[in-house]
Amino acid sequence: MDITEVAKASGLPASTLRFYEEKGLIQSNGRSGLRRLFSANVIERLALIALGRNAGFSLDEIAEMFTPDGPDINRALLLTKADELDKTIEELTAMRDGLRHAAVCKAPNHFECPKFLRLLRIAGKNRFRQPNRLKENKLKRGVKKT
Amino acid sequence: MDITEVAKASGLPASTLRFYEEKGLIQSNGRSGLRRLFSANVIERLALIALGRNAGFSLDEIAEMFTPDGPDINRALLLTKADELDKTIEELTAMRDGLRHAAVCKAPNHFECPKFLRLLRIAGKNRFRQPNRLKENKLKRGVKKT
DNA sequence: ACTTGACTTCAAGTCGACTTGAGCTTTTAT
DNA sequence: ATAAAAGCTCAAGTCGACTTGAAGTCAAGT
Repeated sequence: MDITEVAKASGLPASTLRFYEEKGLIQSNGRSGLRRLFSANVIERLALIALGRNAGFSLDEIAEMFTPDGPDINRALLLTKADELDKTIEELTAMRDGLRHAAVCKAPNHFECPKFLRLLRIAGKNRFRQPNRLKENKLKRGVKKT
Repeated sequence: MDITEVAKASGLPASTLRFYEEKGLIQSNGRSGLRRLFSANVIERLALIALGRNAGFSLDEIAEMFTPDGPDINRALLLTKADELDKTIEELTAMRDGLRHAAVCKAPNHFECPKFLRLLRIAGKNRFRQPNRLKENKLKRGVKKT
C-alpha cells in the first residue's frame, strides 16, 4: 500500500504516518522510487497505537511496548495504567455529577452549596494538570488538502 | 495576603498566580510597593479554577464563566461538559477493562483475541487525541515537599 | 515535451499552560 | 549602610504530538 491508502484506511493524515515512522512506531517496507510502501498489517499497528493513545500512553511508551519484537506487551505496565484509569474515572465521575448539580443548583453562591463544596474538595485532592484536547475531536483526514 | 501566602495556601507557584492574573482569572487588589496584595477569597477562586481544569475546561473557558460578574456559571455549558464527561468515562472504562484483560490474555497474538479486538473497535471509534499528562501528577510542593 | 499532482525531505511552526531567565526594585535582616 | 531575599516585568523557552511550508523528485496523462 502507498501512504495515501494507509492514510485512508487509518483515518490518519500522511504527515502523521511519516511522523510515526520517524519515531519508530510503524515501518514501511521499502520504496517504489521515493515513495514508501507499507504492508497491510501496518493498519493493525496503527489501531494498536490509537488504542494506546486513548488509554493514556504517550507515543514513547507505546514505542517501548513495541520494541520486544511484535506487540508483546509489558503486562505490569498495562495493569498500572488500568489502575490509573480507575482513579481518573472516579474523579471524572465526581466531576460530572458536580457539574450536573451545579447546573441546577439554586444556591446563589456555589460556595454556600454543600454538594458543590464536596466537589471542590475532590478537585483539591488531585492537583495534576490535564490539558483538554478532549473537546477538539477533530477528525482531520489528510485527504482533501487544498 | 502576599503572593507567597497565596502560593502556599493554594499549592500553586507564584509564577502561575501571576500568569492567572494576567489572564484575568484572578485579581490582586492593589499593591504594597511593587508587591501584589490578594484578598483571601482568591483561594476559593483558585479552587474553582482547579475544579474547572479537572473537569476539562480550558483556562479561556473558565475565564468566560467568570466574566458575568462573579462565578455565575453558564449552565448549558456545564451540562454539555457533563455529557462529554459521560462519553469520556464510558470510553475510559472500556479501555481499563481492555487493559486488564490484555494483561492476562493467553492468546499468543492479541489480534486473535476477540475481547482485544472489541477493544480495538472502541479505540477506533474515538479518534480524538488525548495527551497524557495524567502520568506526571507532579504535586509541586506547596504543602509538603518530601 | 511538459505539466500536473502525489510524494519526498527537513526545518520550523502551532497549541495550551505554564516555567525560566535576565535584569531591575523593594523589603528585611545584619 | 549594605547585602541578601523576595517581588517585579517582559521575553523567551518547554513539552508532546503533530502540522505546515518550502523546495525538490518522480510517474503519468495530454
